[in-house]
Amino acid sequence: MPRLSSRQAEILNGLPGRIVQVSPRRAFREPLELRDEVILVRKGLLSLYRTCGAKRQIVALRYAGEGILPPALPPLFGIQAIVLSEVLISTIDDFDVLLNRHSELQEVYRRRTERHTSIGYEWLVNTGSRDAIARVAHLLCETALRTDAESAGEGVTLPFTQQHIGQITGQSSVNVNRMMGELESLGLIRREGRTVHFLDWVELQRIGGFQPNYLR
Amino acid sequence: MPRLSSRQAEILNGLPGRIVQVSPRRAFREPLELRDEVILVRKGLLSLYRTCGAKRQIVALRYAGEGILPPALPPLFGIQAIVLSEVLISTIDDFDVLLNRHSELQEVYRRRTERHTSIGYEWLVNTGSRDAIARVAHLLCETALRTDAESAGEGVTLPFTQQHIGQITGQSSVNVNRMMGELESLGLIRREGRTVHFLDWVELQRIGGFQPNYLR
DNA sequence: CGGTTGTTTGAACTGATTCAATCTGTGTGG
DNA sequence: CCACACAGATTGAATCAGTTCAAACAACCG
Repeated sequence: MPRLSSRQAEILNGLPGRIVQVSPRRAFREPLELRDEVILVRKGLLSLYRTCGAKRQIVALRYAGEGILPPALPPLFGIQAIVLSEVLISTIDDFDVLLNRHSELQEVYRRRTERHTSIGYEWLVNTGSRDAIARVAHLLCETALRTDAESAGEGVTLPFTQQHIGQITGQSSVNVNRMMGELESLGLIRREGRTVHFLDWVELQRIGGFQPNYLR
Repeated sequence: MPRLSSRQAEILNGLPGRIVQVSPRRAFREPLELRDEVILVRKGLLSLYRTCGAKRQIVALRYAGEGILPPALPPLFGIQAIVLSEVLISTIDDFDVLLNRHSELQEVYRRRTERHTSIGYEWLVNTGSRDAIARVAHLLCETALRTDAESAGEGVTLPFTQQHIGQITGQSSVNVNRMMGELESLGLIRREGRTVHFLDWVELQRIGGFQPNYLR
């Protein structure tokens, strides 16, 4: 999967800014908070969310190596860590300087953006067109590939609580629990705490309508 | 709403390419079709869709003045017109030339992209967190503003069939029909064929959880 | 006129929510 | 070390929102 090359990672590490620990307990940035900062995730996992009445919908995830650029206007989404994370906070100006100095980064940045919209479309298909078990299966597949490709055959420790999964896939945590149970009783996965072993990766993909090409 | 200034529109009209009529009857571009073209909508309305088994999910709309850039890899979405449309088809190279020549366009382009992701997030909230009537109400509000702001107080002729609305909001066309009927019997809208008159714009927004700021 | 596409309505069914209770593991302070 | 609090996982039962199927109806077009 499109990880950064070590060279590109090195360049990005040259970005001036401060390192901040982000706790999953509370929102890191509230919606509508004006902020002129570039956020790069170094470790962990951030969620972009929107609240809608009492409900919360997670609209995007940012894994280690990914980033969040500031919108021109105050963003409508908030940011909250899924797990304890470490981010680099820089300014849009410093980021632009880096982007202009290293033209290869522009290409990387462009493809990243494209990938994120592609994932966004996939999530829309998920919440809009698939039933509950497919949605959960799909997220499991996506998570396996986005965390660590090599572990896909083995087992993945989910960063999510079942409530997170509900907020991503648009259903109640209770139902997520039942769907996980059903996937297990179908023999597609085995669970040990929050770790998921994939017993039938092919069938799990089929159930979830998961076709990895959208991740590129 | 962010229409192009007449000057910017003029620049874009200078983009070399061919004009094509797009019929809503059949797909204009199938998913996975490799194509190295920039599409600018001159008249009408296009949908980007993904199919998922028998179902179709519309993941984005492109109104007149908006465009579709080619992804680096073959796109997973297809393109189909909602109504009879007219598009300008150009190449990514010609588009880049234009973008480099007129730096103001870059800013426009950037804001467009930002707006589209913002709308994508809102659609995720819609399909993931709102109930059926809210989803329909929300789409009505959005459509009123995206088609013609001035007509919002008056009435809007929807470009959509009820099936389209179902494919956008993730529900069956039968249920869309019932929700439209309910909105009407609640006295929020009045329908004449496909034209919708807004009798209580404020309450309609409230029902739909619609806050126009995401459209910028 | 017939064919096609879209809208409307009813009835039966089912998937998912909600509410509530229980259970488990983990961390904290006494 | 135990008691307690807390967050998350699990389960059951009742309810409800939305789907599906089927049929009728309306509008439009060649």
